[in-house]
Amino acid sequence: MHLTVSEENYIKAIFHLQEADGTVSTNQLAANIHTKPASVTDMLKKLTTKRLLLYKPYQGVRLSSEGRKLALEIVRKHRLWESFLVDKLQFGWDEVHEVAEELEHISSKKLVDKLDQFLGNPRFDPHGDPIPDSNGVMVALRQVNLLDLKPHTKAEVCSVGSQSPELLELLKHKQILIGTRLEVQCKFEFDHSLEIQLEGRGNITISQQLAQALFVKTI
Amino acid sequence: MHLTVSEENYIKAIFHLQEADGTVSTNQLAANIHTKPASVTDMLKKLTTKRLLLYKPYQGVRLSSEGRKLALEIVRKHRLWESFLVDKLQFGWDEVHEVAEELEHISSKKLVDKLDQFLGNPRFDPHGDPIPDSNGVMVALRQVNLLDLKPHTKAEVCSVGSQSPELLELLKHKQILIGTRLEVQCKFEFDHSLEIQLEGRGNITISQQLAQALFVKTI
DNA sequence: AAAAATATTTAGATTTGTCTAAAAATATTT
DNA sequence: AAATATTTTTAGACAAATCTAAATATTTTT
Repeated sequence: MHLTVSEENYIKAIFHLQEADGTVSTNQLAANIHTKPASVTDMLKKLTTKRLLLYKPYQGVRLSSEGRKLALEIVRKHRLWESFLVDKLQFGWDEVHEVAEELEHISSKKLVDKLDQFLGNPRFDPHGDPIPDSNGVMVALRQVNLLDLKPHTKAEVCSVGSQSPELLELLKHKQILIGTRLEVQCKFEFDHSLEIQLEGRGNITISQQLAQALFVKTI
Repeated sequence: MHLTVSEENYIKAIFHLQEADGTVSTNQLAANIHTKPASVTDMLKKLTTKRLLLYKPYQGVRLSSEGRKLALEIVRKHRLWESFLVDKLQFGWDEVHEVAEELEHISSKKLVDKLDQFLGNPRFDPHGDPIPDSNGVMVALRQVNLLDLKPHTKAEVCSVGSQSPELLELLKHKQILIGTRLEVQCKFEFDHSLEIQLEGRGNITISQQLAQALFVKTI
């Protein structure tokens, strides 16, 4: 089954959006892919005839098992290339996303598996996200949003919710990186801000917006 | 200047075809790119308005200096990726061409330069072809076609004229690889075949067609 | 130098992925 | 539950890259 770059981008977007609710709306997809709802409808019809989607007009869409398999292949490639860029080519973990968006569409299966081996079969990419293996099996990400972390639990930052330059600028300023250890001290109802303790440093305040963009795993 | 994959393929094909005569015909291009002459004409007009070509209807086409610069960037990427595949991922030198045809269209300039550095700034790819540097400077290939090699001159195979499976099968059978050393013993006018001595092995006969596909450098 | 052969371009159609504008379905509010 | 708002789909258009068939240039042959 050969897919165009466009088709692959739809499959990947549906995969990521359906994580949450299981079914994805036309408008959600259009916003995510930076295209118009009318274009989305056309593509959904096409991918449905290719048996990659389960789609009822007006009822939203999910991936078929075949579609999910292809999505996992794309995610695998994306995360392996990100690992390559950071570990081998010395890119910063905050500058690899765009390049990996291009590299993930290279089709050679052999290339992906050799790359995996060359990198030492990593299980997580530089952002802390799990990498599916060559059979499409991906370990569950046992990471939790910082907003949901119980107070007085030690945890470690393991991924960020977006790659926006604004977010990365703020993290740099606060010196928060993947691996930074912290503990929530208290939460404020008024603005949903958190006071957290950074290991080895003092207490700082984190806004709701920032906490929402940070994922941690307990240690 | 952003080019589509299709446009890049035309630029690259013209670059390779014009090596010889300096000007490329519509039919030559159509055959090379596996497309029809009418499609070529359309694309030539488009690339001409982008100032990448010097093109007079019915008179053939050449690259402008801007076009040549872009061609060298594509060739650089192609050959660096081939080097990566062979040197780092343990691909055979005979199985990298197709994958590199895809990788050469990845646009990040930073990626290319980091890859170059990671590979140790190689000057030649696994087929013995020179790799342009980041300024688009490529050393002249001082290699000669085996047909033109003077008898009783020691030389070393450094590249092949095509990647066709048929050619590669024959080379495998005769155990001729990049780096194989040889010396022409005599040439036969009748069928233009050659008798050559393989270093450390005996004499073998090479057909005109095979000799034409082999490039060597004297040692 | 005419005729024939070949090469190239033009004209018009097709596919893919997108768009805008309008129609239809669904959801929300009063 | 009717009216209103929102979401989604349909209808028709467009640009890119290709094709076939026909027309036009150029080259080669006689």
